[in-house]
Amino acid sequence: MEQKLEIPKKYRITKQRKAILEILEKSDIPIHAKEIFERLKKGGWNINLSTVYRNLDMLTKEGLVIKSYMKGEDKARYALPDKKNYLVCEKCGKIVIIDNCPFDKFKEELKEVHQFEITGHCIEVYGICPECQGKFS
Amino acid sequence: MEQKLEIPKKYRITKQRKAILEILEKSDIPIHAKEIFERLKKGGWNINLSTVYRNLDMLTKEGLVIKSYMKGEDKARYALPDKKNYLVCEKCGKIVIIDNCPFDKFKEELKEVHQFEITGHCIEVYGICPECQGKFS
DNA sequence: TCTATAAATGCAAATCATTTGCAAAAAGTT
DNA sequence: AACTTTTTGCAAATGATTTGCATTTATAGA
Repeated sequence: MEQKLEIPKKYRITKQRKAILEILEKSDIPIHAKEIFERLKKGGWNINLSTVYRNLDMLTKEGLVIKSYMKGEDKARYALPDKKNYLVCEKCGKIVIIDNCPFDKFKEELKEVHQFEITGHCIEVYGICPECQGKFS
Repeated sequence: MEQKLEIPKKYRITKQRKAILEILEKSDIPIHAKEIFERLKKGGWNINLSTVYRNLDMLTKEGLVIKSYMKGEDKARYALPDKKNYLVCEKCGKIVIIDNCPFDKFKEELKEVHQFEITGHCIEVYGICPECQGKFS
C-alpha cells in the first residue's frame, strides 16, 4: 500500500493543510468538506471552511485527493486515492471500499479499443449490502 | 440495444417531459441541465429551467436517466443509461462513451467478495485521447 | 535568529446550481 | 365538457462552493 502523502514542494506546509490530510487518512470512506471542517473544529482546531475548500481543491488538483459525488447527493466527497472505488448500499447507505480494484484488467482492453492513454479512473457500484438483503421495501 | 424510454404510467406524459427525453436521446454524451434547457429554448420551446430540473430528478429516480459529475466540474450531467460509462480526455475534454462495458465481468467477483447484490454502477476513466497524445504540456 | 516576501488563512460577501412555494395551466378520467 | 390531480412557470429561497482583501504565517536568505 504505497501512499505518498507528501505535499508537493511548491506548496507550504501549514498546520491546517496537515490537519486536513490527517482527517482524510483517518476516515475510511469519502467524506464531505463540511464533515472535515466539523471534525477539525471538534478536534479543537480553529480552522475556516474556506480554508478547507481551498486545500481540498489544491490537493485534488495535485492528485493527492479524490473528489467524487455519490448517487442522490448534491455535494462532493473527498478521500485519499485508495478509496476511490466503492460500493454503496441503496438501502442503508453503507459505503464499502473496493480494495483490489479489478479495473486494471480492463485498462489494456480499453486502451486498445479507444487508443486512450489511461491516467485514472473511478468506479461507483450500487447494490444491496448483505445486512439489507433480508429487509422489506 | 434495448432501451425502454417509456415514462412510467404513474406519471403524466407532458410535452416538456417528452422534449427533454428527446434532447437526451439526441445527445451522444452526458450534458448539463442548463444545456438541455438551452437546446430546448433554441428549438423554440418555452420551457422553464425548474421544469427541466424537476423532470431530470424524476427520470433519474426512475432509472431512465443517469446523473453524473465529471472530474473538475461542479454541476451534474445527465444522460440515458447507455452513456453512463465514459472516457474523458484530460487535455481537450473530449468524452468517449464506453459501449461494451467490461464491468459485467467484474460483477461476479465483486458479488462474491462483498456479498452485495449489485444493482448498478458507473465508471469514469481519465486519460489522453489519441489526438492529444502528441501535444505538449 | 531576524527579515523580507510570497503564499495561506480568516472573514464576509458573492456566485451559481439546484430546490421550493404557490397560483395557474394541462393531462387523464368520467 | 367538467372534475381531479399532476405539472408547469415564476419568483424567491437554499446551500455548497468561490472569491476579494486585509492579516498572518511559512520559508529562504542574510
